[in-house]
Formats: sequence, structure tokens, C-alpha cells
Amino acid sequence: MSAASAPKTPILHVDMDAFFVSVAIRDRPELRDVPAAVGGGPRGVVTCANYAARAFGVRSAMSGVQARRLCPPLVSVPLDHDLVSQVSAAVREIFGRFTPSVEMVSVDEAFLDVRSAVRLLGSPVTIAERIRAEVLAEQRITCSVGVAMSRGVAKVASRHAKPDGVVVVPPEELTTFLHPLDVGELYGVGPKARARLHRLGFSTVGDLATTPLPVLVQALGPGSAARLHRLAHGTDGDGRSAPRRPLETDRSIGAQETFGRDLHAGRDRAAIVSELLRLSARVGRRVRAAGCVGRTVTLTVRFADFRTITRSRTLTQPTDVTQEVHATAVGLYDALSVGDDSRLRLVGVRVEGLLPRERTPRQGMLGERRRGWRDADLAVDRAVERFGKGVVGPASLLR
DNA sequence: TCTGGGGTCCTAGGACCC
DNA sequence: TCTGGGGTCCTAGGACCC
Repeated sequence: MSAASAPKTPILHVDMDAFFVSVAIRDRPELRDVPAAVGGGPRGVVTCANYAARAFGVRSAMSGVQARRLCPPLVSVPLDHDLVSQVSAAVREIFGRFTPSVEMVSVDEAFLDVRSAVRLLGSPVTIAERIRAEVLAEQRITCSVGVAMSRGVAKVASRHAKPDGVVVVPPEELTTFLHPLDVGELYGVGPKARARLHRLGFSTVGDLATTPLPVLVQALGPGSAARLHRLAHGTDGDGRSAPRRPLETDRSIGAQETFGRDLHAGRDRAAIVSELLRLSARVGRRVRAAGCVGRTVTLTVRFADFRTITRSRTLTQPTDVTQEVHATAVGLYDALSVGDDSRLRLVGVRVEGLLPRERTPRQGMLGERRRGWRDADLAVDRAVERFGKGVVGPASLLR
């Protein structure tokens, strides 16, 4: 069948295998077959485990303690943000050789609409194998590819292809492939939704697919019902449908950090305020680098018992000024009615409602004071760019 | 020595306006 | 004076994904 007359177009979902750890160890051949993971510090969790570690049961989001209990020889490797971005961009460039329609969904995965490529380059499977070969040859990491007529099915297929493989789900095999799967395999169905669906009697994708939509709406509400109905039928959008919303700019930029030890809300206020400054500075720099301003500042506080709350305030004027972000965050912190004895595990700062700076009319009379803060920020940004992080920072962080 | 950090999206209630 | 409804913004929480 020719691509032009095809009722739908094949979608490739390409997913790097254990991306973060693969990148971290690709220049360390001695670790190739050794269990290794990124993350998993004293108070941390495993960010990404390689397949040797997964053989021991080590999984992402597992605490470092538990991972080491399962796999004593586990080697911890540091995450190299810059290298990850670099490899991600290189992989993105490889995808671009095969089709102009590439939608990166994160650093390590993408949807490719190969409609225009099949005539020139061969079947989707052939294209998938060529992509994998070029990624391996140039970046020395492996990836897996799912091929199907919809995004949702391609995504499930790539997971089944892992590691280092290809899974194709032609239309005539859709039901055989999809229906026996647990509902938890569908994109967007996490542990909570899965448990709820199981309680309602929907254990497999087939259970969903064979239930009339109105019945699903009754049980799940219109939004979830429609989404799951489409996913279960493999009709959640082919390459023709536009990506949900092209990400021109980020919607929000934030930073958070777990303390090395829990802090007391009252007694350690100074340390908390200073941590909020560090986080605000990090966020402010990224907001300015993105050429944005944001309207809402959100403070996150996690207590020792892991209860987590957020408090937000919308400013009258969007900002990219570190000092304003920090002042707002501290105001939100001081307005919390937590006992001085509360123990805090983490604080975070996020700027939301981002808009391109040049598209934001600045109301006249920008105060002298405010302009001064912003000029100081820009000077710091330039210094950081030249000399690296840690060289320049707010004076109150120096001790 | 349980449980990171970066995000997006959805829901729901209340305020406020028309 | 009473009654009604729709739309939007703000805030808080939570599910989910990588």
C-alpha cells in the first residue's frame, strides 16, 4: 500500500535503553556488564539502573538503601547533565535524517511520523533498524523502537521491544497484541488508576475495549473514559494529529532539594531562608536564560513524615528577578502556620505561568530598586556563564 | 539507612464579574 | 429584593511521566 493512500500512518516510538546510565558508562567499558545505576545516594533513590542491575531487581525510584540490599555490588555513577543533553541532541539529529516530523517527548524518547520516508527509505521496520544502527554507531548506546498506527500503541510496543529491539504491531494484530495486556500498561494509567480500574472489573485492555463508551463514562467520568477508550482501541491519534500542544516555552521552571538532614521549621529558619535563596537564584537564572517571566511563585514544603504541601502567590507583575522570587517564597514560608518544632525534609521553589519576556508589556514605572535587582542578576548570569556555577552567588550564601 | 528532581495536566472550590 | 447561571482567575492537591 502506498503511503499516500494509507488510511493511517505508521508511528515510531523510539526510546533509549536505560538512557542516563548508558550515557554515564559508555566510556567506561569495564562497567559494561556490571550492575550500575545513576542516583541512589544516602537519602536518594535510583534514577536509572542498567540491565545488569535490573537483573537483581533494582528499579528506578527505588531507595538507594533498598537497591543496595538487593544488589550489594551495585556501582553508583554520577549523572552528567551536560553529556546527557549533548547525546540527546545528537540522537535528535539522527531522527531528523529520517523524517522532519520528530516530536521529542523527553530527553530520551520521541515519536516519529515516517509517512514521508517510507517511499524513499523502505518499510517502517527498515527505518527503525536503520535508526537503531546509526544511534549505536555514532553514540554507542542502544535504543528500542515500537511501530504502530497510533502513539499509544507504539509506546507500549517500544516497551515490549526493550532492550535493544523492535516490536511492530500491524493493524491486523492490534487486538491480539493489546487486549491481553494489563490496563496498567497504558500510558497515563499509574498505580492509583490501575487499582481503581481493577476494582471496577477492568483488568485488561480488552476489558476496556469491549465496554461501550457510555458505560465507561458512567464508571470513570467523561475525561478518563474517552482517553482510555481511545487508548484501548489504538485510536489515540496517528501522526497526522498535531502534537498535543507544541512546547514553545516551558510552562514552569522550578528547583527543589532534600536537606542532608531534616531541619526545624523555627530554629533553622535562617538556613531554610538561605536555601530558598539558593533555589530562587537557580530558578531565576533559568527563567532569564529562557527569555521568560513568570506570574506565579510556588513554594513546596515536605515534612519529615513525607507530607507535602504547596503554597502559591500570583504577582501583579510577572518577574524574572531572583530577589522577587525569593521574597515571595519567604513570604509564603512565613505565612505557613507550622509549629516551630515541625521537621522539614525538603523545600522547593517554582515559577509558573511563564511568558516570553518580549511579549510581556512592562507597565511603565519600573521601580529603580527593581531595575537594580535585575541588573545585578544579569551581571551574575554573565559571570556564571564565563566562570561557571559557584563562582558568583548571592552574598548571603557565602559564609 | 525507606521514599530525588524535573516537569505536565487535571480537578475542585471559592471569589468575582456579568 | 430575590434568584439563576456562566465564565474566568486563583489556589491547593494529586496523579502521572521520565
